[in-house]
Amino acid sequence: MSISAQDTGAVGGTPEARHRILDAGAEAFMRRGFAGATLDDIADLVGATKGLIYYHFRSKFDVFLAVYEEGMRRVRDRVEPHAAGGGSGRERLAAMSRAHLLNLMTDLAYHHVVHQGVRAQDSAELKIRQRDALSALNELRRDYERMFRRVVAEGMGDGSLRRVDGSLAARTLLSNLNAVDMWYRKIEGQPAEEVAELADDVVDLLIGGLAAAPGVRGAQQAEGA
Amino acid sequence: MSISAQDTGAVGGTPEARHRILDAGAEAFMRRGFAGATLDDIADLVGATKGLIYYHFRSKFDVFLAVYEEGMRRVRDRVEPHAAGGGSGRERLAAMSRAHLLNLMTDLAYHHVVHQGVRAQDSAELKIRQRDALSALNELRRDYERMFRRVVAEGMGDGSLRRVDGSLAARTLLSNLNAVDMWYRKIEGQPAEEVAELADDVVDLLIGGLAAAPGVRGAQQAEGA
DNA sequence: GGTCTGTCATACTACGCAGTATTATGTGTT
DNA sequence: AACACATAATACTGCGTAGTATGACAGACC
Repeated sequence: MSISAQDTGAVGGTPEARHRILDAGAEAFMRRGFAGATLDDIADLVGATKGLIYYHFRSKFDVFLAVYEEGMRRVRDRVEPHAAGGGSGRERLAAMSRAHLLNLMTDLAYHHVVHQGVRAQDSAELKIRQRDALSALNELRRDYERMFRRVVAEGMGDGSLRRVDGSLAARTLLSNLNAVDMWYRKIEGQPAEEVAELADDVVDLLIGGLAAAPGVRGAQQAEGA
Repeated sequence: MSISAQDTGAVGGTPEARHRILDAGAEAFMRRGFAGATLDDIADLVGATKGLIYYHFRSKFDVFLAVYEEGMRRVRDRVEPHAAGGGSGRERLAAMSRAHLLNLMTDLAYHHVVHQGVRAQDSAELKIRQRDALSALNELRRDYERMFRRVVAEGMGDGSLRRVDGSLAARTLLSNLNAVDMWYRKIEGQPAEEVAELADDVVDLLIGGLAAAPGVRGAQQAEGA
């Protein structure tokens, strides 16, 4: 066995092929959903046949899990550093949100799969082994969400964020960030700078709010016309 | 034929049975997704067999479309009145958002199906007849979104909303409202009052923002600690 | 009380797709 | 050149499920 062992539970084989399968799987699962996507779909995207996939993975669900894990790993690696950085809670939260959005826009397909995985929790009647693996990943996801909740709390502590229900605020923020995958679509050849600007605008809307008046609860009426 | 003809393109039959199928379909499609849900699942939820469903609908996809349409009809009926009401753009937008959320929380399953329908646009290889029907409904959906965009624009005009990209703001707001279906779950016997309060809090967060400082773009730093 | 029509259940078919078994094709080693 | 092993393609099976064909049963109306 001469291949590098940086894989995460695969049978073996060239890690490069495995990686191509993950990309194809993410794309297929995003387009058709887990139940709708076919192993032949994935194989076609790779430019190979089912034989390749079943050499590297034990089942369709295992491909899904691997994509989920990879997607989760990427977003965590990109967002986590901003949680511990300097600045107020609000600033760190904005940086994290920005990184989360950039990750979403970059790895859109992986993001979709993670999103599906979070929802799927019970849904299908899974084998015990599969259920365990999924809930393990969902635990990772929950850690990720806790990180946001922590920074929100710190922001309320240092006065940079409004004092509202912290759990609700974190949950709302995060699901709002994720909601961007509903309308955002990759545009071929779009400059990275433009994408970053879009991310900034969204973060600004979510944290800064849409209202013109100070975002104080219950504020009514601004000047008319 | 003695039944009232208030149905929307069905074969015939008692409208009450049709209605029960829609409820069951919404529930099943929410839980398993369109591809994952089985006609037997739906039939079980109704307490009947496939025979009933195929008497009232021509295909699984037709059930989906009918649920989509019903869901779209409900949310529109509940939100539209607030668009034309009095008050500033911000106030009307908040009222619309609140109504949208209340609808989501009340008819959670229908909301999920509409959500799925919006995504599905291309995804599966649909027959032409199905594709046409779906895009017709998606056109309804687009009208609904345009209504939000209009009120956003009016709010910017009367000074009650920040002057940002109106299209982005409306799209973000709406997908954020929809994102609530990610974490909200019905609690049996929860007082309607409590649900309404939750909706208010979310609307307040989305429109008012999370930041403590006035929601002015680029505002930096609040007092430390 | 017969028959007609609307409403649903039962039993069956067709087919797509996950998973498996087997075979083919390199690539290095001696 | 012969073997061993990794990597993949091909061909096949079994099962679940959408859709269909037909039968059962009730109420209305004469």
